[in-house]
Amino acid sequence: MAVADEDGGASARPKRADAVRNQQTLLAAAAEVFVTSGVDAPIREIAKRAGVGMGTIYRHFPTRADLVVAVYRHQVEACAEAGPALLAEEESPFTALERWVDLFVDFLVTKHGLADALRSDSGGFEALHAYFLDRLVPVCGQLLDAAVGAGEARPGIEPYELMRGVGNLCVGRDDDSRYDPRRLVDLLLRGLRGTRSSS
Amino acid sequence: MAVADEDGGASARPKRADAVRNQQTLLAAAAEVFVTSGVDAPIREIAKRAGVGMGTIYRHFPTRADLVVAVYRHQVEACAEAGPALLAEEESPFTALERWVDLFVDFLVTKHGLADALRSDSGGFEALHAYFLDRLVPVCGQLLDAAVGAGEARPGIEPYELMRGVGNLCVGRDDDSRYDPRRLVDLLLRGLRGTRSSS
DNA sequence: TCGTAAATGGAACAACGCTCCGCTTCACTT
DNA sequence: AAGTGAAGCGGAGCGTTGTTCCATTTACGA
Repeated sequence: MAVADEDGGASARPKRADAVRNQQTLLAAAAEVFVTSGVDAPIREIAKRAGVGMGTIYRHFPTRADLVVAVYRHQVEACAEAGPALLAEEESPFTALERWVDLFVDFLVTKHGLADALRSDSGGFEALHAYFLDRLVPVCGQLLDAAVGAGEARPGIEPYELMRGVGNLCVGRDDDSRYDPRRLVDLLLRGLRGTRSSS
Repeated sequence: MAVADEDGGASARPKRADAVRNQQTLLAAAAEVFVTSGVDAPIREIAKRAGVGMGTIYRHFPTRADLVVAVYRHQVEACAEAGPALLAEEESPFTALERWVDLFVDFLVTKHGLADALRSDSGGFEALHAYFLDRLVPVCGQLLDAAVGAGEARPGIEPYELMRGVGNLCVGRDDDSRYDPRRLVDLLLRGLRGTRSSS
């Protein structure tokens, strides 16, 4: 749900099925490549990963910013939907939270690259950021409440605080192998769990 | 004075004369190109403008950041030295201030590009920024005081404030022809001069 | 004046962005 | 089911840029 048709509204002509399929494939492939190679990854690489030609990418996303924004929205949606799913399938709410944060970090890599790719249209960026908060903070809160409720996490932390903290840990790294944000985030979560004996 | 030899200290071997000449030429040429084409200007273009080969640039400045930083320092120095010089050669202190601000805006183009080219080494950037303030604020103050003293500018504005204002007017433009910071700066200075009749 | 090491220039290679067009595949009509 | 128009696709090819490398030139000390 929620993702609907990604279309402006009533489409004059329904898009061809293969086109829609390719668009989804591209979004997924681009997301993967962005994580490993950054948002400046060569178009060829994304095309190869998706198993399509470069022309297809340019057809769907004329500029790099278009592609990054699309991936961004796609990721926000996936992240939001993954929250309840993880909560349902995981035994421990805290483990669900951990896995969700991991997805969230993947997403942040794209998000930070976005700021670079979009410095021209800063208005549109603000809008996306607002959308991002509206959509994700409640999900994070749901996971956090569950973990706190199960006695697996210390209370007193707001969802926005946690997301902001994780986000800040992920800034500033640029193909710098000396700094791995994920390790720091891991520490942060370990702290959130607190001393196990306290429960 | 002040520029000294740009060298770490006692050089074991004096550099060859043509090498230092070329280095100066490159600094000047790069500064010009940065203003017109941004800090991402092709190396070839800078080389051509300086009348040297590309190899020469890579010899003096292995990475683009090295070049940008060198230009940055060079510009700070030039700006600082230009202050008193303009004050001496111009009839009106306010005109001197105007011309100085114009140089300052040129310099800001480089400065802003610097932030992008240096996102990795943010520590070094802070150091440069401090150097920049220490060196330039007094010069700006000197010009400002002169203009105020001559009754050509309203009092009550601190040098740091003025520089900050001009600096802020110059952010955010990226080959966007709709926004010309220089026009805005001109307005700001017009406001600083105030109503001519007040003197 | 002469030898040598520093310095130079630009050809050459690699990687990338973007365009363009012949071919493929879909969706709709009859 | 078969035909048909066009939407969609792939990737070769062109232009641009970063970076290296080395034959040649040039400055400086002896």
